[in-house]
Amino acid sequence: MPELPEVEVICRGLRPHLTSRLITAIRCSGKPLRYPVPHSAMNEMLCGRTIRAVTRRAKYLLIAMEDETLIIIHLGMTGNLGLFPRATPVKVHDHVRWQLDNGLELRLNDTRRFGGVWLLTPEQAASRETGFFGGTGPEPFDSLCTPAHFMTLAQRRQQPVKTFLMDSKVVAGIGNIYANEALLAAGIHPARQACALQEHDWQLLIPLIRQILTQAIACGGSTISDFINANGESGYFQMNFKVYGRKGQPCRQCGALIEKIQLNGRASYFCPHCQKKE
DNA sequence: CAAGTTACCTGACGGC
DNA sequence: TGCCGTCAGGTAACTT
Repeated sequence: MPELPEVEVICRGLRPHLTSRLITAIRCSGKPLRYPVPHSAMNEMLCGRTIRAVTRRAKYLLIAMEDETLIIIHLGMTGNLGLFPRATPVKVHDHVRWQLDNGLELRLNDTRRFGGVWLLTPEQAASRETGFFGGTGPEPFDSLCTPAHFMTLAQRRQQPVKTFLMDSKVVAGIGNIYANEALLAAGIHPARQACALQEHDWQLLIPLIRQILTQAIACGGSTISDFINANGESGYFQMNFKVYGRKGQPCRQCGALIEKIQLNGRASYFCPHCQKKE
C-alpha cells in the first residue's frame, strides 16, 4: 500500500483533522510492529498534549506536538492510517489507536506488522536529520537531487540502477512501483549498472521521477475529502501503471510484451523495446 | 565498502 | 474443500 505518494496523501488527508487536536489516550494491541511500540512513553509524553503539525519525510509520517515531541509512523508493507469515531469496532490488525478530544481516533492498522511507531523527545526531534534520519538521502523533490548527486553516489555502484534508486541513502522514498515506472518513462533498463548512467540519463530521469510521483499524489488526492472512515483506499488503486504488475501485457507505447525479472529479490518489470541496457 | 540474501509477518491466490 | 507453495507496495541485519 504505502509508497511515498500514499504517505503524502495520508499526510494531507490527516493534517486538517489532527492539527490543534488534543491527544487524550493511546491504546495498543500489545503486538510489536517491526519494533516494540513505545506505548508507555506515548502515554506519558502525549496525553493531554496538542498536535502542532503533520508532515512527511520519505515514507515516514511525522506528527509534531506543540512541545516538539515527535511521533514517527511508518506503514511498512501493509500499514494504513484512518480516522474513526471512537465507537467504531476495532479491526483485527488495529495495533495503535490515538484517541482525540473530538471523539475521533487515529488508528494504525498493519496486517504484516512491518511498520513502526517511534517517539522522539524534543531534543531528538530537533536533530532528527542527523539522528533518526541520519544517512537518509534527500527527498526526490529536494533541490539537492541533481544529476551530480546521483553520479557521485553511483561512482562505484555496479548494482542495478533500479536497486540504486530504491536505496534510501541515495534518495528517500522511491519504492518498487515508482522505480519501475520512472525507469520505463526514461527508457532506462532497470538492470543497467548505476555507474553506467550518464549525466543526460539523470537529467531525463529526475524530472520524470518527480512527475510520476506528483501524478500519483494528485490521483490519491481526489479521495482526501472523505478521509474520515476511509477504508484505507487512498487513491492508490486508481493509478494505472505502465509497467508495474503488467508482465505479459503489451507496452502502452510500443506494444512489446512487458517482461518481469528479479533484481535483488524485488519484482522488476520492463519493456524490452523501450528500455535498453545501453 | 559494495552487493546480495535473509528475516520479519499475514493473507491472497493458483495449482492439484 | 483443503493443503501447499508462491508472492506481496519495506527496511535493516546479516553474510559474502
